Amino acid sequence: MMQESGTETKSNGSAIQNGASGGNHLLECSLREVRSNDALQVARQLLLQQQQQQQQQQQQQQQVSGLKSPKRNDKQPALQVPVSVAMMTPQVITPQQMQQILQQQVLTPQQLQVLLQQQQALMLQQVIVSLTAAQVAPMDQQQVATQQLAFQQQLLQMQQLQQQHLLSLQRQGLLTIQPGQPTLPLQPLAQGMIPTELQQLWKEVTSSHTAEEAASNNHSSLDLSTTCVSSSAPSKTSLIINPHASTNGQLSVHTPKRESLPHEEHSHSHPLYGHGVCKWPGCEAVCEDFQSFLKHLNSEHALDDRSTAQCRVQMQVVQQLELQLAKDKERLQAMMTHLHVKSTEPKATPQPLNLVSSVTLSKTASEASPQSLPHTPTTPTAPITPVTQGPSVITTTSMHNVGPIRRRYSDKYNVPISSADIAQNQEFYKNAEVRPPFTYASLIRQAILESPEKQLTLNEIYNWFTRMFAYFRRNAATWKNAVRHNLSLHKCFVRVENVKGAVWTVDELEFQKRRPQKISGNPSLIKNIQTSHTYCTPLNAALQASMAENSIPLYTTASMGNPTLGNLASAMREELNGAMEHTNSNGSDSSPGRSPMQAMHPVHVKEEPLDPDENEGPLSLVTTANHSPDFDHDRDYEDEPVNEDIE
DNA sequence: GTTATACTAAACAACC
DNA sequence: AGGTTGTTTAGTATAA
Repeated sequence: MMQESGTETKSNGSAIQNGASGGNHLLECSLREVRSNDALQVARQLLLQQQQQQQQQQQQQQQVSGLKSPKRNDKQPALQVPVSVAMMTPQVITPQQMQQILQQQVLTPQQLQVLLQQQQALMLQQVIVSLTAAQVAPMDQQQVATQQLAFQQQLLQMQQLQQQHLLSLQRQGLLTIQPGQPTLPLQPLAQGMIPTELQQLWKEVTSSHTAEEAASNNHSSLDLSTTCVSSSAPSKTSLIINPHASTNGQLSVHTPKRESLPHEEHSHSHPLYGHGVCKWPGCEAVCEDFQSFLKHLNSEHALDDRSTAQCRVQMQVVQQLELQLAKDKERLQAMMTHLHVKSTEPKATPQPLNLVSSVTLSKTASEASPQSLPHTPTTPTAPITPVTQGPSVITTTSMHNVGPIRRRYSDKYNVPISSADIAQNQEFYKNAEVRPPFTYASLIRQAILESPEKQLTLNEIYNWFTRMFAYFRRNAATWKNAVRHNLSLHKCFVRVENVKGAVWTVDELEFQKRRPQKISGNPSLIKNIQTSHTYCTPLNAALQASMAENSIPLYTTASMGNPTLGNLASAMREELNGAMEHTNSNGSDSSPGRSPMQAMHPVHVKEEPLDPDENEGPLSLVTTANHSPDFDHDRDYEDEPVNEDIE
């Protein structure tokens, strides 16, 4: 409580500067989820299919109802789609179903947005149908209103659900992007952008939307549109982005009843407007209707420094997501290729909802991959972190998140991360100011184990932190204190007097001792791992395969080619190992086959509080093998002054 | 409600 | 004297 407020204060104090706070960490976590979207492609197909069916349906409706029919643009008839997708009918899913989808967390925020928009469109269609029907068989005005209300409520519910989901993702920690973030090599464009450039950018974006509308092409110059949550509804989007859209959009309509529809549609589809509030990051001004929203948009979010800065933040968010998405696509592709031969998907439990089922299907496939490992537990058992407060859009948080988080993110995020995850995220952590989901102890240990001599001075540990995690380039006082605190507190860290001074080493035994406790935070994960072990499910195989693919040997640390990657990965294996130990020690699993993971367990790398003097000699296999050019680079880096305490 | 773990903050001492 | 390192205590949050 007190701490909470303290954090808030701090956060607001240094504003925008520091995005390293709880929310961001959580965002980071959700990035992992995003990354694991094996459902992505299926979902996309699904959405595509829905769109097409929508179009067809719309045409049919229009023909039936005698409304003016637009020019046909159905170049693609019933295309060939996967069975699961083909079976789907464009139906409006219920909030409950939506909830289900959200809880399964198989969709990215973007996908959800897309889905939501589709649902909105479908609902609107239904409204249209109702209204049309009313024309044919005069419906009570009241009835229509009621129906509309019902639809809107449903829509509202879904929006809330989506919002909640986004919030939860965000709180799980996804990414942190600050406007002034110095080290984001990913977006050189956005980085040094000045308002004028942004103005230009705005123009580009706007025009690109228009172009997209015209030729639905992927513009390559600036891929914002593809990632902007709203991208799936380009035809509407452009209308809105263009400030004149409101007037342009006033099409002459035949019936008075339909007159309001375009508006409504716009209001529902505008990415910056929904729920009666302005969704401009950090705004949330209440706008009665779409018109007032447009006014608000033009007045409050005109092209000025603030808006451009906010835009820049949003761009960074998007770009981060894009990057992640690209990686995931790649992985998905590889996975699919890999699984193509033996795709059996034994447990693709059909679900009532088409969308869900297809997503589930793809998810099932994904479960065979280590990437999805972290999600496996979360999906069925762990409820989405209930989120009740906070305004909440990624950008909003990114901008307001400052200072170190004081709230400890749940342990479950500490653990269920596969080696591949951490390995893949390494770059991410280096560049994005996202709190790594590991405990200080784990990180410290990692830093020490990574060193050639498996011993580091305090300062070297500091440097490792700042080098490996952008997050630790800020609030040095805080986390350094924590590091020192951890070093002193945990028995697993042994201080050794060296010629150079004092160095810290890891007592692996002690470290292992305390692990089980921690991992116990996620029983579902353990369960999953266990089952996979016991029954040699594809998950296990895939896990190992993936580890191999990632050049991450099963804890033969000595053979790690890439020390940083490997060691970070090993940290995660430690987590998993802990899980295994824990469960096994619980007696819940004494199966002899418990051990792929066990096998990879460090047989006990612990070198007893090394003789301070000269460990030049190979202390262990690990020590020598860890050495690599890469590492030398790191070493050099290590001594560099780190830019910290920017505040 | 209890317990264990983790994080943050801070006080303090010793050392450089 | 001031900064760093190391220890310790306290308060809080979270999950089992």
